[in-house]
Amino acid sequence: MSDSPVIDGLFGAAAPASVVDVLLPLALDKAYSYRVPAGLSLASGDLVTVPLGTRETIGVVWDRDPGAPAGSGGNLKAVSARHDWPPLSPHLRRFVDWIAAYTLAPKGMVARMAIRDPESAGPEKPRYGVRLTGNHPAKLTDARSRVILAAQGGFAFPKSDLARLAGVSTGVIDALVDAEVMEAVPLPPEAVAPSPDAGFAVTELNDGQAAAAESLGHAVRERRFSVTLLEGITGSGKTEVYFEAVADALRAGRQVMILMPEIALTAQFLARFEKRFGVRPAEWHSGVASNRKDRLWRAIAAGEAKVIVGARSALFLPFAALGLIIVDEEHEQAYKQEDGVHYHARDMAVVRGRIEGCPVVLASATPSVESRVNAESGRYQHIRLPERFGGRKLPQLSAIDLKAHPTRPGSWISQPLKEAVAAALAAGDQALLFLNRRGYAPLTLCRHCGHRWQCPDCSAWLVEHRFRRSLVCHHCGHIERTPQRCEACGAENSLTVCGPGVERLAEEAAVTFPGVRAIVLSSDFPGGTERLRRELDAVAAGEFQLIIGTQLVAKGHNFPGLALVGVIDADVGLTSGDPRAAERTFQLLQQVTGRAGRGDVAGRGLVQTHDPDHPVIKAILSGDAERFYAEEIAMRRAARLPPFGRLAGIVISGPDKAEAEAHARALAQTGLQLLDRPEQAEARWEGLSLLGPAEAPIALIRGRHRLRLLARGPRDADLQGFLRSMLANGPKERRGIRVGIDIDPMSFI
DNA sequence: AGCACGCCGACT
DNA sequence: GTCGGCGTGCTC
Repeated sequence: MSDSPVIDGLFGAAAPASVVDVLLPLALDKAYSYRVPAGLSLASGDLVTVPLGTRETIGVVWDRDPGAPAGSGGNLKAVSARHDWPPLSPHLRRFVDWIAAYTLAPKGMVARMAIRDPESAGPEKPRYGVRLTGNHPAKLTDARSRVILAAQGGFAFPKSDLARLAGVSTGVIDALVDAEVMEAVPLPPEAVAPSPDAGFAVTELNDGQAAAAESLGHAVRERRFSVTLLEGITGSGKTEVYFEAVADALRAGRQVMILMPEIALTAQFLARFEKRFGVRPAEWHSGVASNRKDRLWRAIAAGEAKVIVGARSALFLPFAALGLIIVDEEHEQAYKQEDGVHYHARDMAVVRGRIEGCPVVLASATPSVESRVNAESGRYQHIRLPERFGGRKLPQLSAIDLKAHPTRPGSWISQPLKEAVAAALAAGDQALLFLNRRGYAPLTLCRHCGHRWQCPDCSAWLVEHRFRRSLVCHHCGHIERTPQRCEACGAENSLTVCGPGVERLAEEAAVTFPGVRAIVLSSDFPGGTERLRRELDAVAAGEFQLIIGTQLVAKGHNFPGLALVGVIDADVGLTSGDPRAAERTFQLLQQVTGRAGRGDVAGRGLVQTHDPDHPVIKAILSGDAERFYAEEIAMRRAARLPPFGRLAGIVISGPDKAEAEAHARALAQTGLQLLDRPEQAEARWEGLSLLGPAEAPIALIRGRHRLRLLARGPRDADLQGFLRSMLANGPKERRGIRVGIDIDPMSFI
């Protein structure tokens, strides 16, 4: 099944020997040329092993650049072998080329994400089953006859299945095999991914949903590229709607890719999928065993695995007949990949859809500003689901002005909120107190000398975690025991804290609402994700009356019995200096207040703030998302920020802060030199400017200092050229410093 | 990404 | 004298 002609005839039709370009999954930007040995037939996309230096490496036969001269002659090394794996489709190869060009990443590094190494794949271990031979046993016990009865029909059964079916242990079957009543026979390999059934349990949709589903279904049946922003408030049934589009793709025999921001907490989603389609979808994320990934990868390439639910990395799977791409919670920042190849999975999903010629659905209750702009300009279709599914009512929201209702020092729950929570609890309802701050307190200091505890590895303040008896850096994860004495003045037991975290809030709640079963939910929940999932189920089952949580509670999980949501400090995050602060805060508060309400009873939301007139707070309270988007878009347009103005960034990262800063400064010099030289300030660089390290604050991500240089200019192409030139002319990376480009530099942290 | 090469400090 | 630390650069 050759999708492009074998590249031969370069040395005349008589020469059977030919040359192929092979892209290696290394930090190389172009494919290397190899000789094809006699007797080997190669086509573009084939996985091959080639010699490289002293070793052998896997690679992919890539398309030859039409302009490039034929290899360097007869002294090329030869391809060692071709693997009997599905070749990468022309679509996937174009996708890799496109991403490499767009992100300025070496082509080989992008290819690395799209291939699996057949060499390291474990051998397909044959499965054995057992089957009746027709011989009769010498001794027929009760257990034995149950096995023989269960195994009737001449079929082969996996041993454990048959044992369960007959209600015996596998020992009985082993004995029957020994007695030659049964025999071991090879079984066909187990289906990697069972096929979902489009008609398994069709959901009743309301009129709005049915119209939306029909529109998406039409796009799927047309088999053309399109992008649709599916916007619907929490509980409006977005998932049910796009499930119908999934069903349409299945009926057309096509495959579906569903991207999720975090795969850890999607158990609920998988269960809903199973209810609708009869089986669980195949999952693709870092937690899937490598051996299973190998089999699944081939099943996807063969078009056998129909629906894949995955994290970012699922973008690069080798679909044979992709008919639909869904990006769920498209506004989530987790879609942004920030190490290795930098890319934004939502945007790359749109690119993949264009290349594959299939529709893309971006779903969210609180879309990103970019997607909203694209929808308004007509680039994307826009479908809205205004109603809550099943008649669920919107929560009633109101502000508590902290200037009018101040709290006592060391207290964070205002009088009106106290009363509302007490009333909810008295009525037997659940209440949630939301505060997006992990730990006990955001700032720790000495009450004698005022010394503040700071992370030794970065500039962030250390956060006290009282449950863990330690001070933690929320940027790099640095952790130390809570000290007994001040490290500056030596005073004993002089530590004091400033401001609230969820742990401290829980302390206040325990005093304010005595005897109430309360739980603190944040990402540092002790016991890991497994235990967290169990606790979330316990919360949903009503085992806790009061939930105190960080943004973790805003995402994914539903709390069906929640009557009241209290936002402790709506102003957190609005002052962070991140240009996306307003958008992030809006999305977070919208999601968390949307959790209030159960059944047909409207929930209540109380929002504590010092600034009830802030546009974001007002938009949240009025439920008027339109106003938020209109104002934010107008602001971005005026400030020429993305998606209106062009920004691009170079990310400098490394273990050492000073080193990273020095490197950024040196790079900035290179850039400014380019701009300052008058002979270069011609067409190519016109209008471009570089914002130095001072304007791109340093951030720390998992122990790596990260710093951005931002460039601003009118056109993408100019910015890309500018960055490319900076990367080429700039100082060489050293001492663990890495330099990459940022494809979404709106977000500093 | 490996792997060789090469340049400096420390040791049998 | 050489062993081995890692920084640099190349691999069709």
